[in-house]
Order: sequence, then C-alpha cells, then structure tokens
Amino acid sequence: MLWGKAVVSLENPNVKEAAELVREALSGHKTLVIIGNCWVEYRGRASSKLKAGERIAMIKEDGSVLVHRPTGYEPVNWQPPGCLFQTHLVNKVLQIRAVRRKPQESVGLFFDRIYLVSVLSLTDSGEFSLYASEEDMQKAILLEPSLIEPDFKPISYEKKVEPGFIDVYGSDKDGKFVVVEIKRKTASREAALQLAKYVESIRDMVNRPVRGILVAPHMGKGVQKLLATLGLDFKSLDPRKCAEILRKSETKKLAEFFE
Amino acid sequence: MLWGKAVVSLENPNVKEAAELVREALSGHKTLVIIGNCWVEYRGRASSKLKAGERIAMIKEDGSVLVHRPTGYEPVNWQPPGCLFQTHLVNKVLQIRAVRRKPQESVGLFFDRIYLVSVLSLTDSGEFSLYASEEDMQKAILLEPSLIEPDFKPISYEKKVEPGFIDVYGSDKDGKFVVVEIKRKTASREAALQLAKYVESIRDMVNRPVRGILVAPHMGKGVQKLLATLGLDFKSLDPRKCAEILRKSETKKLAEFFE
DNA sequence: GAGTGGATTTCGCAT
DNA sequence: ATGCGAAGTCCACTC
Repeated sequence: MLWGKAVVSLENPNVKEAAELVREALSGHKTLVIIGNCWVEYRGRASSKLKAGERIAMIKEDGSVLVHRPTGYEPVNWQPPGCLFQTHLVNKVLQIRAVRRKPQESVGLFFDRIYLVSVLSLTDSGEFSLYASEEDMQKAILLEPSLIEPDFKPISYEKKVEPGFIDVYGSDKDGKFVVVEIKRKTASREAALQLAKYVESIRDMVNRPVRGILVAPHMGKGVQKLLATLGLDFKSLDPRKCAEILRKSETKKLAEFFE
Repeated sequence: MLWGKAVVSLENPNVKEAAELVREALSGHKTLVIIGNCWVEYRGRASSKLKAGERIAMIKEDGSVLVHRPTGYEPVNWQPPGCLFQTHLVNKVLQIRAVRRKPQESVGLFFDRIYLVSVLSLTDSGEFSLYASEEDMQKAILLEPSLIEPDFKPISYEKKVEPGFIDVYGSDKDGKFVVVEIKRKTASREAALQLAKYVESIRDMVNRPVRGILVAPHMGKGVQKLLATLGLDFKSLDPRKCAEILRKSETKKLAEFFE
C-alpha cells in the first residue's frame, strides 16, 4: 500500500503491474515518476508527436505533467497544473491521458516498457527567496536614489501612462522630471524605444522638459547611439549590487527593530 | 556496476551509499534522478536560497540540472546544459555543485535524507514534430494566400525593414501593398502598434498607400478600436487550421512525388 | 560571440 | 476572468 511511505517503487515491472500502481497513485493525487520507453501525443494550443524513446515522465500532485528526454533543460512535452487523468492498458501498452480545460488541451503518454515507477508523498514547505530581480533593482533605487545620480528624488513608481507603466518617476537636481526605465540585463534598443515613449507621454502631460534614464547593467550594441539620438541618458547598475543594498537595509531594519 | 543496465536504483540508501552512486553516475555522464530532503543555493545571474524540503532532482547526460518541488510546472532551481559537477560528503550531507561558465553561475544541492537514487542510461532518438507554430501560419498563408483575403498575392516574407522583419509582404486586389503581421495567439495592442510601425516604414519607402493586416486567432481587448484608429485591418486565422492546410499540402506533394 | 524574437512559454499581479 | 509584462526565462537563428 502507498500510505505512510515517502516512496514506493517498482523496478522493471511488467506493464500491468505498473499500470495498477500508476492508477493508484493518480487517484491518490500523489507525485509520480515513470521511466521507460514511450511515445507522446499532444493536442491543444498546438499539436505535436513524439516518436518512441526512453524518457523520464513526472506527474505532480497538482496535476502537472512533464516528459523529459535524456538531454536538455526543457521538457519535450508537458501540461501545466490542473490536469485530469485517465489511464488505460491496451495491448500491453500503458496509456496515460492528461486533459486540461481552459485552454482545452491534452497529452497522451504511451509506455510499452517500463524501467521504474515511483510513487512519492513529498512534503515541501521550504521557503524560496530570489534576489537581484528587476523588482529588487527598483526597490534599491527607491531606497537609495543616489544610485541613479546625485540629488535624484523619486516621486512615484509604477506610474501609469498611456503606453504602460513607468518603473520609477522622479526629479533631478534641477527639478526636471525624470523617467527611469529599469532592465536587469543588457538593455536592448527596444528598451530605449520604450523609455522614449514614456518620456514623450510625460512631456505631453506636463508640458515641460523631461529627462529619461535607462538603468541596466550594460548597453547592447548600438544602444548608446540610439540613446544619444533620442536625447536619453544611461546609468549602469548591477542587479546584484541592488540585492546587496536591500540585504543591508533589511539587516538595518532588523537592527532598529531590536534596539 | 552501472554498465549494461538501463536503470540502477537504490531505495532509501544512507547518504554515503548514495554519494558513491551519484559520483559514479556523474563521472560516467549518466542521467541521474535523486529524490530526497534537500536545500538549494544558487549564485550567478541572480541568487536564490531554497530552504529544506522533499524534492525531485534530475541531472541529465548533457549536464543540465532540474530541481522540482511536488507542485508546479517549473523547476524551482535549475542549471541549463553544460555544467561541470563536484560532489562532497560533509557531515552526512551529500553536496552536489553544478557550475557553468558563460554565464558564470552555480547551484548547490544539499541532501541530508535520500529516498531514491536512480542512475539511467536512456536511449532516445525519437523524432519530435510540432504543428501550428507561428511559422506554420506563415507557410500556410504563402501556400494559400486567399486565407488573408481574395486576390491577396505574397511578394516576399521575412522582409527586413527598419523596425524589424515583416512576416509577409504582398499586394491586394487593387495592387495596393499589404503588410501582414502574424500572431499565433490573441493579438495584443503591442502587436497592432508593431504592425503600424512596419506599415509606416514601408510607406516611407514606397511613397504610396500601404495597408496593414493583423492576422491572429483573436483580438485582445481594445485592439479592434486601436486598429481602427491606426487604419489597419484584422483577419482571424486559427493556427490549427494552418497546420491542417500544411499537412494536406504535404500529403499532396507526397502524392505528386509518387505519381 | 552577441543580438533578436518566439514559446503549447509559465507565472504573478492588476484590472 | 482577462490582460500585461517579467523571467536566473530557454532556445534557435542571424550577423
């Protein structure tokens, strides 16, 4: 039986044995790993066919499905969470059908040889924290505006304008308005054009000179020239440095809290 | 030993046994599945910490790494192909370090309890085919231009203009030039604006009236109005229908081939 | 080697 | 529910 044990495995089962275990696992919403020779069909937003080969399939508690080949980061076939499952045993082939509504799509897995079936009851409540995202850069700039330039003063962030949202909006040492566009990696021409749009939009509103500053760790090819043409500035900023600043600020806040 | 068998597994090994098998698998560039209690650190383009929990880790032949929680489509931590590995056994904790150059980044996995280690020698040469991509839509339109409108005639595709590449470029029943922008899913405002840029760019070149047609299965909110403002047209087209047309065309070509 | 754009993108957040 | 943009995006393709 499956209860109580974290892992129940069958090594080199025949297809019928495997099918029974798979069925039990699916009805109990347990995580499932199946390794064996299979082919796969997908129909939905697009459609695909994968001919036979040896792969690792994973079905998770939340009804997501992954089929992994022995190489590559990405699954060759998959289904996002929320699937319903059907299994069939036809001609010594184990069929698993994962169906999703909204959008309507389904994958079919067909196993004719199985090396390992593993049914898992995993407990995972471990916290995940990520540092150095674009959001971290934004927070760091708001916390320490001099990262942009001396006397830069934030007025607002995520300000809505016609073309979208302005990452940070503020004023410079001369009181000129400043639009800041943040990119966590090399800034492309597109980013520069996006910033230009925002600046234009603000100019139309305030009817005063408005500066635009593109903030990123680096500029892509030709971006410097484009920025010059558009009359925009660039400020280099490393997302990891921003994460560090936030880290310190957290520490400081904690220190204040315990004072 | 690992040779010859498709799968070698250890169920509930102690950490030392697991470490030995893992080391052997990594040095032989075999695919590896490790299920157990672990925590994970990442440093590179960003950085992250994942506290302890029960997860499924996969290391593939090509040096890619995936750490999966019991829910969700995406791995919580990972490393793209091309990693080099180090393993250590410290204080009954199995450490696996996966390092990648370009960009410089590394993930560290730390296991203190292991439910299953599986070393796999998988053979997978099965062909994968995908239908109904944006490319398929383009091909279908070139093959059957009336999908756009009667008497539409393609002139070129992937035509380079200043802002980027025009999906399909042609002329309509009156000989007017037509720029076609294809989206395989709901067309956004952004897509409409992109098309407007292309049309503008062509107008500047040919100095004649130019039409723009946005082709997609559906329009997003407000896109219809935006298109009207911009003087652009919309044509609904289902990518799956395009895939079908291509499939029939392939069949036809095959039929011709065997005639 | 860098830049560009697509993806069955997925995911989260705001409307 | 829909829409919009970020992502440690990955990946293929071009220059």
